[in-house]
Amino acid sequence: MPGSIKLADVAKLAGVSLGTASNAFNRPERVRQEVREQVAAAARKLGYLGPDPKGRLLMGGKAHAIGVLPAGEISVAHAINSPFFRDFMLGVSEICDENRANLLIVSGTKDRKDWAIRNALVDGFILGHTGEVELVSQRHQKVPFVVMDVDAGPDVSSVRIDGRTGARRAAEHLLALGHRRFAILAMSRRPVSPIWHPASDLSRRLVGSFPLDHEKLLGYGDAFEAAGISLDNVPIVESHPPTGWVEAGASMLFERAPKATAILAMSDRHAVAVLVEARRRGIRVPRDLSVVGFDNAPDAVTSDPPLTTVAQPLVEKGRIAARIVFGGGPPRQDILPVELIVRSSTSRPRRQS
Amino acid sequence: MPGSIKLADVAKLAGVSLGTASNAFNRPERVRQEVREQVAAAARKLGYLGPDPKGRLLMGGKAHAIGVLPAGEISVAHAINSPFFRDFMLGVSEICDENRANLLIVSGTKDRKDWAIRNALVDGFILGHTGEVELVSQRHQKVPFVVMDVDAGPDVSSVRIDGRTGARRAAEHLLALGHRRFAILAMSRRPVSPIWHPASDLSRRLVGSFPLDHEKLLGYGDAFEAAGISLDNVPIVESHPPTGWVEAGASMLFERAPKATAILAMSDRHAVAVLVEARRRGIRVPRDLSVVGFDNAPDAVTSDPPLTTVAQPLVEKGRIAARIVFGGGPPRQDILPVELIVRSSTSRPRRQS
DNA sequence: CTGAAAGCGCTTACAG
DNA sequence: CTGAAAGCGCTTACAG
Repeated sequence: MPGSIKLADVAKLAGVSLGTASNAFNRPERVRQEVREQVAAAARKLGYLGPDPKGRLLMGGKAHAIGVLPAGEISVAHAINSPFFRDFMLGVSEICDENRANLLIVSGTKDRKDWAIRNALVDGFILGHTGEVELVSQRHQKVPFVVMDVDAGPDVSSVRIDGRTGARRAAEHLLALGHRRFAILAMSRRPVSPIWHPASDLSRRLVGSFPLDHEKLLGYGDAFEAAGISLDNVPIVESHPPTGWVEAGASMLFERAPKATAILAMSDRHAVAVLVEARRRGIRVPRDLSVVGFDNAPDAVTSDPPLTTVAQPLVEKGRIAARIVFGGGPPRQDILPVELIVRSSTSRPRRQS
Repeated sequence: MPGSIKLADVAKLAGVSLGTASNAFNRPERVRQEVREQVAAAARKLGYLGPDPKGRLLMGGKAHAIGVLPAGEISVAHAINSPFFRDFMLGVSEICDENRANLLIVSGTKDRKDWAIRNALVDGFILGHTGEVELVSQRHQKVPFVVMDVDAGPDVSSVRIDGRTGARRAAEHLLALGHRRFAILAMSRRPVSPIWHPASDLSRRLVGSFPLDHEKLLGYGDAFEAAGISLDNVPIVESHPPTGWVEAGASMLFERAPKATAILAMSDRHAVAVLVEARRRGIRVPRDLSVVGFDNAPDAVTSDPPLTTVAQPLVEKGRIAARIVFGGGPPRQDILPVELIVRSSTSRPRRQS
C-alpha cells in the first residue's frame, strides 16, 4: 500500500531525524541544501508526496477552506439554486480565489449547522445567524468569522444592509403611485407552510423570521404611518423561499387578501412567486396589481415583467464578508446602502371601486 | 481559554480512563449508563462539547464533506456563476444533503487543484479531468471518487454523456433545415485568448479542449460527412467559457467566418455569446443566422431567442456522480443520453447569394 | 544545522 | 464493562 508511507519512513531512508525531514518540507531554509536533497530523493524513491494534512492539522495547521452557512433552514441544493445566494457567493468566492482557499457550503437544519460549526475543517466562517456566534467561539480551534445581515454587537464582525430604509422606500414608491390597499409577503426562514397574519391583529409578530425581516416590516410601517395607514391593517403572509413553499404563500395572499392593489415582497424570490401566481389567476402586473421585490437579485431583471425592487450590493457584500474572514482584523460592523430600482412591476392603481 | 479542554480533562474529572471517556462519546453502548452520565456531567461542567474532529480525523475519521473539482481552469466564482455547473451542483448537493455531508468547491488552476486533491479534508471527490485520478489515488487517506465527462478506463468510475451523438444530432438538424455553410465555436478549458482554426487545415486539433469536446467535433463531422461536407472545410474558433473570453471568441467567429449561415456551439454559454454578438452586429437570429447550443443549461430557455440545443440531464448527472462517491461500490461507467431540443434559434437559411 | 523528545487530541485493539 | 498502552502523522521547542 503505497499510500501508507509516512514522513518517518522518508527520514529513515534519508538517514536523518524526523524533525529534520519535517523541516526539509516546511522550513527548507533551516536545512542544509545537501540534506534537503537527500530527503527529497528519499521521498521520491518512496513515492512520498509531502506531509499528510491530517497530521499537520493537529499542530495548528490550516484547512485552506472557509465555511459558509446560508441563513435559515435551507438545503445546499436550495442555496445554490437561489439567485440571491449565488450573487453573494460570487463575491465570497472571488476573495477565496485570491486567498487560494476552497469554499465549504454548510446548509440544512440548525442542528446540522451547529454540528458543522464545531466540527467543520475550515479556517473561518461566514455565518447566517446570531445563534451561531456562540458555537463558533466554543470551537477547539478558534477561527475568525463574520455574521451576515444581523447586528451581533460591537465584539462581533457583521455585514448587513439598511433593511428598514429599503423597505420604507419600497412602500413610499407604491404610496406615491397612489396605492392604499397593501399586502405583505414576508420572509420565513423555516420550512413551514405559509402563515396567515390577518389585518387588525394588534400584536402581530413574524414567527419564522430573522431580524432583517422584522426591520423590513418596520420600514414598511414607517412609510404607511407617514401616509396615515396603520401597519396593523395590512395583511401579511409569511412564507419560506424555496420552490413550493413560496408559491403556496403567494397563493394564500391572493386568496385571503384579494383587495390589495399592491404587494410588498421581502425578497425578489417572493415577488417572482407573486408574479407567477398572478399570471396563473389572470391578474395582470402592473395593470391590476403592483409588486415590489427586495434584493435586486439576478432574477429581478429576467422576470416578466422585470421587478421594481430594492437593490442591495450582493456581490460586494460577499467580498466584504470574505475579506473580514481572511483578514482577521478587529471586529467591525458594516452597513451597506440600499437603493430603490423602478422597473415594470409597479404602476398607478386602477380606478378603485 | 475554554477551548483548550480536551477529552483527557473530562476523563480525569469524571474519574475514568481516557479510553472510557472516548467510548462514552463514540460508542455509548459499551459504557455503563452510570459512567456515561458521569462523563457527560464532567463534560458539561468543563464546557466540553465533544471530541475534536482534528484528533479523530487522524484515526481514520470522516471529514463529512466531499470535494468537487469543476472541469478546466476556472475560478470558484466562475463555476458558481455558470448555469451548467449550477444545475450539475444541484444534483450533487441533493445527494450531499441526503448524506448529511457538506460540499467543498475546489477550483482554479491545475496546480491548485492538485494540491487540493492531495490535501483537502474530504471523504471523496468528483473530478473533472483524467489527470486527477492518479493524484487522488496517491492520497494518504484513500477516498472514493468519480470522474466526469471522460472515460478513465474500467477501473475508474465515470459519468459522461454521449457527446458524439449529441453533436451529430445538432449538425443533422441544421443540415435538414438546408444549411451548408457552418462554423464551430468550440470549447477551450483554459483561460487563453480565442484560437482561430481556419478551414482546410487538414490536421486541426483543438488545443485547450477535453476529450468530450473532441467527441463533439467528431459528431459534427459524422453529420457533415453524411451530407458530403468535410469537417476540414468548416472554420473553428476555440474559446474559454467565462465572460470576456467567450465573447471574444464569438466576435472572432463573426470576423473570420462571415459567410456561415449556421453556428454550432459546444455549450449554451458559447451559443449565448454568439446571440449577444449577433445582436450587437445587427444580425438577426434565426433569420440571418442559426445557432445551436449544447447542454440545455438554464440559460438556454431564458436566452433571446430561446436556444435550439442538445440537452443532457445535468441535475441527474450530479445525482449519479454524488451517489457513486457516497455509495462506494465497484467501478462503473455511466453514459447518459442526450436529446436535441428545437427552440427558436434555428431556421432555414436565407436564400443564399 | 541537526537530533531526541514531547506532544497535538483522539481512537482502538488488547488485557483484565 | 473498564484501564493502560500504543499509535494515528506530524510539528515544535529545546539542546547540542
